[in-house]
Amino acid sequence: MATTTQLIGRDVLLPEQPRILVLHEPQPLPQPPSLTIEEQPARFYRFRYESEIEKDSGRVGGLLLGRSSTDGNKSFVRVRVSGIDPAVHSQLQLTVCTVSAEEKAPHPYYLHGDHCSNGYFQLKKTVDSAFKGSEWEITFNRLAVICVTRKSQMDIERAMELRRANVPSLPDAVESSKVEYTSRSMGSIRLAISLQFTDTRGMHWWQSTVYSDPINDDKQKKSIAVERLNPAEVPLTGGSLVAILTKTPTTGINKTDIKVDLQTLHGQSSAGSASAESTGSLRNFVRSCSIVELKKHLLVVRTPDMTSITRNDRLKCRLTVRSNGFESEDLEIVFFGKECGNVGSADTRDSRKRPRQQT
Amino acid sequence: MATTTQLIGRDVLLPEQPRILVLHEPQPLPQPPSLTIEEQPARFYRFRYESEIEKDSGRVGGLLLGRSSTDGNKSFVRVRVSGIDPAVHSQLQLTVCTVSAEEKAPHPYYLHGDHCSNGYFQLKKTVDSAFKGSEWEITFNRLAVICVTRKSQMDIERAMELRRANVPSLPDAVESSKVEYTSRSMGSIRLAISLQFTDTRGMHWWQSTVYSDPINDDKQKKSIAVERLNPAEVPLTGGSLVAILTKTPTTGINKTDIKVDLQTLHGQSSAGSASAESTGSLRNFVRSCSIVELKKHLLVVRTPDMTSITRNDRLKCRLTVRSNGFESEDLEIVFFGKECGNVGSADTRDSRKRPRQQT
DNA sequence: AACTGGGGAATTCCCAACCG
DNA sequence: CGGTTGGGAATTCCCCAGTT
Repeated sequence: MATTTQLIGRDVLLPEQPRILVLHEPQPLPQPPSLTIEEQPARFYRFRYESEIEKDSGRVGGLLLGRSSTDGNKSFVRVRVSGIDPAVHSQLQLTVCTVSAEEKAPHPYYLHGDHCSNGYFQLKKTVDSAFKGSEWEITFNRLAVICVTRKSQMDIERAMELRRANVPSLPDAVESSKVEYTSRSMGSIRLAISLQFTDTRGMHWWQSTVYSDPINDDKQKKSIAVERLNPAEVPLTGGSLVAILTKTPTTGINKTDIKVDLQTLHGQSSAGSASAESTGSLRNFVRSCSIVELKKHLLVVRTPDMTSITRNDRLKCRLTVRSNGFESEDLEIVFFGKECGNVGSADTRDSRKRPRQQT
Repeated sequence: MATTTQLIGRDVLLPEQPRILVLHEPQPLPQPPSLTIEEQPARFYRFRYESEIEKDSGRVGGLLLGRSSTDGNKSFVRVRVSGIDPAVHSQLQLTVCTVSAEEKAPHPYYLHGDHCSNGYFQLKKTVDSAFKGSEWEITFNRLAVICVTRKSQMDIERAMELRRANVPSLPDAVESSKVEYTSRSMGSIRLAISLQFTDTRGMHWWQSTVYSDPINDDKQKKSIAVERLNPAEVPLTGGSLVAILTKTPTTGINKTDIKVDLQTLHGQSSAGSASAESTGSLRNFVRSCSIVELKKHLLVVRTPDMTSITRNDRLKCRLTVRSNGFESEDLEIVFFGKECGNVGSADTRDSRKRPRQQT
């Protein structure tokens, strides 16, 4: 999974792919170290506003996690510099800044945290007698990306000014003036990572830039966060309307992209529905609900006929809402037998189809 | 209800209540006209942002209505100048600006619309031979109040600067530097209305300022707008949980301030529930629901036992949500007999505030 | 053909719970 | 205790339906 950037010094003279920039006059090229991204950043990230870190300076903000980070086990973005030769390299320096995910041009969002200043990350490493091995691994475990106000175009442009003024240009950089940022286009960035080294003759070399995979604004993660059901008990015969309240607005989600699935609970204790996560039991989906209505905070579905599923009088199920590749937490719903009444099967507004009037 | 400011010229010399400001050297005082507010502004108003009017200059924004304005019958703020005497007064001028409701000090929100410039309203009237009667009535039928960004204190202060620079000081004005505006304190203003006149000798006179009743930010109008019920049919025996979905967030409303009432429908046709508004039938409230839970867009109530109300098998009711003096539209709910199951009486899940960390 | 009036989306910011 | 995380409140702004 690691993106590698194996740099061969001689390549620099080939017109096809100049991969090393020489800042001083041409010289015999030393063998450069290679730079690889060992762990990519998480796909989604909640960028933090300046107002969220300004309060006290000890504050980093939300940490940028690594892609393999899990709930209980954090990981971070990690890069490795290999092929370090103390006979050739006297000092290494890693520089990181943000670029737009698309164009890879300078981006107004900036890095903040350990080893960051002026919006970019920079860390030196001296290769001396104390240096062991041929590798240098850097873990960005205190790194945050700070976003800027995008209400007005003016704000964005001012932030771009600052970015241009503060952050050094990395090799292969796209000219920032080539890119017009709008409030919409700003939610995806990459880390631009570049290695510099000083050879034993004191010569400085810049290695071409490596780009991380995109980091997308958290808000693009459009899952449906369910809040609760009502009613939570419906007849086995199906046809009941069930309201699923959502915590987050369902904005931007298509009704047709939503699937609501029911899954039987196999002899699960009726105790904790929350802690009974992923017990490893088979997830055999028994039915889907049809989607009746989608509103901002409400999803109305119609239950299917469950009578063929069980002969019991009660059937407890998990209800899961899936959309755009995301999956909600489970809600518990109980189906009961003994058909009776017209419970919950009539809608408020169009109570047209009222099943069986009891007169 | 009209606030009157009958000004007697001689009063000016009494130390208790100097009500006229003389701008030039003292002279025998002409009899001033009086200024009364015939119609107060609406109690609530949605202030408009600059961004909502700048697009095209023909745009006034949301009009400030009069207090007696109704849905189908608009009215506007109206003032009357009485006691105009062509033998004494040669020109009249009305000036209006905004002040804070509390301190009556200059306020950064500003007036916009007909006869407005630089944030204040000003209208002249020549009293010549063409002038009939002794009154001048002014209706502010194209007047809006523009609010300013209050995110940062800086924005507010900048707006105050502008206000001070642009808007003339009215008599009796509180010094604006006396007031510290915060984002919170800005949502209530008054109109400050002042009459100036020129007498037949060309002397200018300023009459003391009249203040309207407060105009409050729309957001302070906290009513609950109901969207729908689920389920809309519940057993007569009561105890069912009913979800009431609200269109507006219930933010700032106290659970204890909410009452949910049920009212029987007397032989109403089952036809249109929407059009059956206010048929004049007695509104005899039969029961209240207890409030179970209040969330942003959701109000959960428990139905009362209705078995004593009717011997019928079905009972159709109106459900109304009351809060802070406001009353929601009605929703229709049906109670049915033949108890069965414990439908809707079980809660799905006690949504934890935060997902528990898995270690 | 505009504008108003509203609904509600998008953006910022605040803050409480939780964690080391 | 201070920081991180998330939830969600508050604020702005966008935009369209309905009117005039």
